[in-house]
Formats: sequence, C-alpha cells, structure tokens
Amino acid sequence: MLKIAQERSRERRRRILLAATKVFGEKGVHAATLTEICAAAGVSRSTFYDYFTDKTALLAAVPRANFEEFYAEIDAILETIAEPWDRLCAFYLGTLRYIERNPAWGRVFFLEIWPSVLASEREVRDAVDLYARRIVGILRQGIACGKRSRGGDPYLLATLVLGSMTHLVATWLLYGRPRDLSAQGAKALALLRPLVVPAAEPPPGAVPGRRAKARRR
Amino acid sequence: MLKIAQERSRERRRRILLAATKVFGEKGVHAATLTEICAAAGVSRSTFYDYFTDKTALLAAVPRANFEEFYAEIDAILETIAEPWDRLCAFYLGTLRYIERNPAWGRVFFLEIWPSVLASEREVRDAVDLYARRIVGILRQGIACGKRSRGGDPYLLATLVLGSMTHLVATWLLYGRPRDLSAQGAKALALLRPLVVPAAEPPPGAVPGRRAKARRR
Amino acid sequence: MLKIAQERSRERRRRILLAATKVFGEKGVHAATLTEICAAAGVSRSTFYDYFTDKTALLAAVPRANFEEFYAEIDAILETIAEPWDRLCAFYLGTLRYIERNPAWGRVFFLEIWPSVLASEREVRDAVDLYARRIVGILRQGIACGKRSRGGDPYLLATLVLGSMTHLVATWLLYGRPRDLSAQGAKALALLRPLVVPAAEPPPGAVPGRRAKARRR
Amino acid sequence: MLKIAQERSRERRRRILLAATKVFGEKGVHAATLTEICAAAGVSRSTFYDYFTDKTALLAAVPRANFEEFYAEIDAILETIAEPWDRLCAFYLGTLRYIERNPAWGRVFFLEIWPSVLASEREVRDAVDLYARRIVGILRQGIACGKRSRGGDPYLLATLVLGSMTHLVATWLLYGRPRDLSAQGAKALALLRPLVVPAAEPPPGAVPGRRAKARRR
DNA sequence: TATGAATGAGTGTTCATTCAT
DNA sequence: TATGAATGAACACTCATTCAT
Repeated sequence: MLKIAQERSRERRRRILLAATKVFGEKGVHAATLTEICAAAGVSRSTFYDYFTDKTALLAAVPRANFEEFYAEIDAILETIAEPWDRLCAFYLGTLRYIERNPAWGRVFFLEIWPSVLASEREVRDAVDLYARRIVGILRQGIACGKRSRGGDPYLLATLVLGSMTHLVATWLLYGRPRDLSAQGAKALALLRPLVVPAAEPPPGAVPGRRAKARRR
Repeated sequence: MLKIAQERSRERRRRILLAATKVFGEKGVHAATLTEICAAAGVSRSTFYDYFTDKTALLAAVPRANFEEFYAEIDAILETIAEPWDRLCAFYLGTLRYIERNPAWGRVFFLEIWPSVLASEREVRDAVDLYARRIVGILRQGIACGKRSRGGDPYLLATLVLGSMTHLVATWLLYGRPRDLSAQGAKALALLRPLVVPAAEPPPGAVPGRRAKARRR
Repeated sequence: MLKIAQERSRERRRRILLAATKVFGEKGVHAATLTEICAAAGVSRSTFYDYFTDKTALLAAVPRANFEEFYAEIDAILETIAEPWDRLCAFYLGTLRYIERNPAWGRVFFLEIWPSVLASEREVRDAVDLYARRIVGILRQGIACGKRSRGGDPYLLATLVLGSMTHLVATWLLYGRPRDLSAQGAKALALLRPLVVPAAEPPPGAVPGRRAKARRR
Repeated sequence: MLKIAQERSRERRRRILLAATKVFGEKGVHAATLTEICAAAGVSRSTFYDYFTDKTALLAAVPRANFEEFYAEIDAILETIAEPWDRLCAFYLGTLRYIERNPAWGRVFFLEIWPSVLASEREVRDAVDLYARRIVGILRQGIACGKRSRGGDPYLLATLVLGSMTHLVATWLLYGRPRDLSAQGAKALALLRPLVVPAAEPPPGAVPGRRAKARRR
C-alpha cells in the first residue's frame, strides 16, 4: 500500500523532471514557466511544490537526473575498454549519441546551462565540473601511460576536446540538426588524435570511432 | 549648441549600451531587467525608450556595437598580415585580448548569446554567423594556398578553433579568470597548428602567438 | 465540496462583471482601469486574469452578460403579445425599465458602447447589431401584417424608434435622471404611433401606447 | 512684425485644433495621444503647451471651434428663413451636410462627445446644451405660432428630432457611410413632419428637404 | 496527498507633462 | 517663441508561490 504510493510519487517526480528537460530545452531555462512545465507533466502547479522546493531546485535536479542516466550508460561501456584513447572516443561519442537520442537535454545542457551564468548555481556547477573532470581524467591516464606525450597539459587537451564537442552540439542544435552528429564527432576525433596519442604509434588506418566500436564488440 | 545636445544624446546611448552589456553579463540576458539596466546607466526607465524602441532592440544593439568596435580594431591589424595562419592567430588572440579588456562583453557573447537559444533572434544570429564565417574564411584561405592540407574541411577545423576559444573564454569567466586568457589561447593555437598548416613546413621553433606579434611590429 | 467552489467561482465572475459595468459607466470604458474595476470587485488584479483573458475580453463580456439578462426578461413578456405595435412598446419600454433598475448598464451601453468607436470590436458590435435587428424585425412584422403602412421603410422607422430611445436615455443619465424614464418613453411612443400603425385601425384598449393615442384624439 | 507673429500663432493654434479633430475622430478621444496630434499638426509636443494648458483644454476647445464654424454657416442661412418648420429642416439638414463635409468632426461629436461621459466636462457640456437648445427653440417657435399643435411638448419633439439625427449619423459613420447622409435625413424629416406641424395645414406635396432648399434660393 | 483559487511583487511599455536651452 | 530631452506615474499583464480545503 505504502509502497504503491511511493512508487507513484517517484513516477510523478520523474515526469516533472522529464517535462522540465523538454520545456527548458524548447523555451530556454528563463523563458520556461512552471505553468508550462506542470502542464506538460500533467501535474497541478501546486503539486509541483510537493516534489521540489523551488524552481531553482528543479533547475538543479534536471542536470543531476540526466547525468545519472548518462553515466549509468557510459560506465557500462567504459568498463570494457582499457586503452585511454579508446576510452576518450567512447566518452566523446557516447555523449553525442546520448544527445542525438535526447536533443532536449542537449539543448538544456550545452546551450543553456554549461556556458552560462546559470552554471554559477552551486549544484549545477558541480555537475558541469564533474563532467569536465572525467574527460581530464581520461586524458591524464593517456599521458601517464604514453611513452611520449605531445600535448602534455591535460587541461589544454581537454579544452580542445570539450570545446569541439560543445561547438559541434551547439551548431547541430541551432542549425536544425542537418547531419549526423556523432559522425561529425568521429571526424573531429580523427583530427584530434595525433595531438593526444604519441605520433610514433601509427593508427592502422582506422577512424577512431570505428575502432572504439570494434573493440566494444 | 545643437551639437552639444547631440553629443550628450550619443553619450547617453553609449551609457545604456555599456550598462546593458554589464547587466546582461552579470544576470544573464533573460534575467536582466530594464529597471536594472537603466539604473546602472543612470537613466530613467522611460528615457530608455527615447534611445531604443524595445528591449529586443537593445539586445540586438549590444552585439552590434561590440562587434563594430572589435572589428575596427582587428581589421586594422589584419591589413598588415598576409599569411593565413598568422591571420588566424591574430584573429583568435585579438578576440581573447578584446575580452580580457572587456570581460562583460565576453560574458554576454560567449556565455549568453552564442551557444543559446537567443541566437534565434534574427539580428543576433547574423552577428554570430558573421563572426564564425570570418574564421572559416581565413581557414579556407589557408587551405587554398597550402601545398598540402591536412584537415581539408574548413568547417571541421573551425569547430576546433572556435570550440577551443569558447571553452577557454567560458572557463576563464566562470572560474574567476585565474590566469592570462590570451596566453592560454596561444598555447591552444600551438597545439592546433599542425592540424592547420602543412606538416612539412616546420615552424622554426616559434610559438604562433609570438610570431603574430612579431609580424605586427 | 467541489460545487461550493464552483459556486464561489461563478459568484466572483459575476462580481467582476458587475464592478466592470459600474466603473465603465462612471469613467467611460477607456478611462476605466483594471485596478479600479478589481478594487470595486474586491478582487486582486491578478485574480482577474483567472476569470478573463483580457481587458478586451471583459469589455466584450459586459454587454453579453447584460443582454442575456435583459433578453431573458423581455422574451418572457413578448411571448404573451401578438400585436406588432404592442410588441414594439413592450420592447421599448422594457428596455427603459431595465435601465431604470440598472442605470450603470444604461450608461455603458447607451453612452459608451453604442454610439462609439468601441462598437468596432467585433463581439461588441454583434451585440449592438442584434439589438437593433430585433427592433427592425418587430417593425417589419407590423408592416407585413398592416393593411396600410405609412413609413414603409422599417429602417427609417427604426431610426426614429432607436434614436428617440437613446436620446431619452442619454439625457436621463446625463441630467441626473430628473424624471421617470419609462414614462417619458411612453410619451415618445405615443407620438410615434401614427407613423408606425395605420391611422385607420383603432386600438381597442389600454397599453401605454394606446392610452397616449387615445388622448391625442 | 508683432502682427505677423500673432498671425502665425493663431495659424498654429488652428492647425492643432484641426489635427485634434482628425485624430480624436480616428482613434477616439481617449486613445488619441498628444504625440499623434502634435505630429499631425506639425508641432513639437512641448510647443503644444504654449497654446493649450492641457489635454482637457484641447478637448474642450475642439467642439467650441467646430461649432463656431458651423453656427456661422447655418446662421447665415437661417436669417433668410421665417417658417419654423423650414428653419428646423435647414438646421437639421445643415448639420448633416456639415458632417458630410467634415466626418472627422461628426465622429468626435456624435460618437465620442455627445452621448458620453465626456459630456460631463463643463465646457464640453455647454456646447452640447447650446446645440440642443437651438433645436428646442425652433420647435418652440413652431408651437407658439401654430394654430393647433400636436406634440405640444417641445422637449419631446426634440427627442425625436435629435434622436433620429444622432442615430442617422452614428450608423452612417459606423457602417462605412453607405449612402447619402442628408438624403436619409430628408426622409426622416418627412416622416416627422406631421408630428411637428399641425395636420390641417397640408404640405402641397413637397419633400421637406426640397422645400427648405427651394426657399433658400 | 493533491489542488483550485488567490495574490504580491515585478515586468515592459506608454504618455502627459516639465524644463533647460 | 520654440523644442529636444527627460521623467513620474500609471497601465495591462505575468508568474512563482501560498493556502484553505
């Protein structure tokens, strides 16, 4: 009995979160109104306050929820990959694929939250930081195990990696998603590869995206 | 007599624009209120409407004004540089230096406007597009005149160039400007160089930032 | 429980409508502010928007509501009257009596809405037209069934009928309601009678119109 | 020198008055803004205050000015007519003809000012009263000199006369001026004639409008 | 638990009016 | 005399939030 109630409660929360992601993405975080979000979630505006203390709280919960989902996905994959470069590719392309399936979230995170004053909100910022640190972490692994490293500074490399990713996503979203986002990502990675992995180790002709894929199977 | 009045009028417009840039940067474009902007400009809210038709008009005017200033600056420099790669460095670093002197504008453009749904506003979008096209144009020049080109696709290269730049600016702004922005930019350019200029042509040890500087003298 | 809430809701709507009629009449439709109307209705300005989408919507609703009430009243009476002239008298005097009991509405309709550019508002205009058409309809009946008709053109007759009515109401309202409005109306009808009904056909009884006619001989 | 200045001053005042009549008629008295009126008059908004103390003062001046013009016209005609009924016709049709040539004024007076709360403004009201009294005066003359009078009460007759006139003008203005206003007026007068002039004195077949015209020549 | 009803604070915008020049 | 510049007060309207039920 109680369990059923709890279940429904959890379900409602999820629906609000989903609706928020959608509406935030469509209208922008600031232009989105609670009225619209609640309508999209099929919940009365006052009920909303039983699940979140605030509009701010909702804003903070949206990244948390989406990242949880994404990390669950990507971590399952990363477990099976050892090579740092391949791990990087998996993470990079995994992000892009997640966004392809979930463009509303892409909009919220890459257009609205990330590079934005919103990121000053403590909780939101933490989510952003964590994501960035994961990339830096992978790059650091690569540098550590590489015989010779070119970039050296993992932060500088991360700048290129994250920058290209956000740019790709932003244009993809803003220009009506003209072509395959993750395919573009693979090309960008191919370009970046020599900067990240020691030049001496020649890739046997494969596009990184494919290699990553191949390994996973 | 009339001239003085006109002068003061122009001055007031400028003050509103400046205040808008500041407040947009601080609060975000949507959260910024006319009340706050006008207060910052030392102008009554009704006076505002003698200078701009709308809040939207103001939003459109802010990028226009700042880009005019930036382009005036950078074009004077670019006139003296022929080599595509050096032109790219000048443009890239010029942008970062402009932002170092004018962080409020950096906030507005790189955190608020660029990767944002705001860019749907016709006029604002045009400004963004023009900026991006200028980078692509320089890259295309380089590809055209280069003996061998690596990246080939100027859009893909632009993704790396623009992406790294926005990322650099965003982190600089969001993390309290810990270190020299344009110095970071120079490092990023050094990393990117082999992707843009034919590998055969070896730079005799120089960091691109310096070379560009050197030429300008 | 729900019913009570609905009841109260309906009641509030009515109170706003009543207050609007009053304030529109006192200040004129354009000078009337929502602030004042809401204050008169004992409702907060934002609550207003739970009941009407707009000030325009309110403006349209005021005539609709009042006409509904008036028509309900007058139609009950008209059902019992067959003779066109008597029907005309009933309609004419019924209007005046309604206004005597409800002068605020008289003000709004006869001083503000009717002869006014406001009548361009689609919905408002429709209400005005309907009212006028009812008079014309009655006159047409009279012409159709009369042996001899004097005026012939029902629109011309309606001009006299409606014109005298509005004039009566307007002066009554503007000059502090010095005397019995419907008594004045009866006198005007008596004057108009020979223009409307064939002179040869003598009325066998005592409706005000009839008495007036009797006196005239 | 001074005279020239005075001349120009007077001219300016006139232009403002003209513009006000036009704009009041087009937008309605309340929706009309000083900005628009001044623009139409080719005068700066601050200059306006050299000619009128207030917007209210302007509102009061508009009827005064237009009535002065109208009275000058109509009095020249009335001087040549002795018969009360013909005088009435001349006045009635003269008004309609003035409006045909000057619909903006018709709008202001018959749709905006007359039957409206605006008429509470002292000065405006006086103008309205004067006009009505002139009609009553003519009717009184007719009653005085007539052997037998039908209506008896000049106010009641005036109700029909003025009422029909305003109604005619209002519909003419509101329904896009479908047909000749003064021709309609002549028909209405023909209908009203037996109520005003003793029935024994038969008009030798003439439409009142024509007779009035004929006499004037 | 859930919600319909209600609201205060604040938004962008307009406009009659004033004042220094 | 004439005006460009400036403003206070008010407007219609929105929205996150609260509370009685």
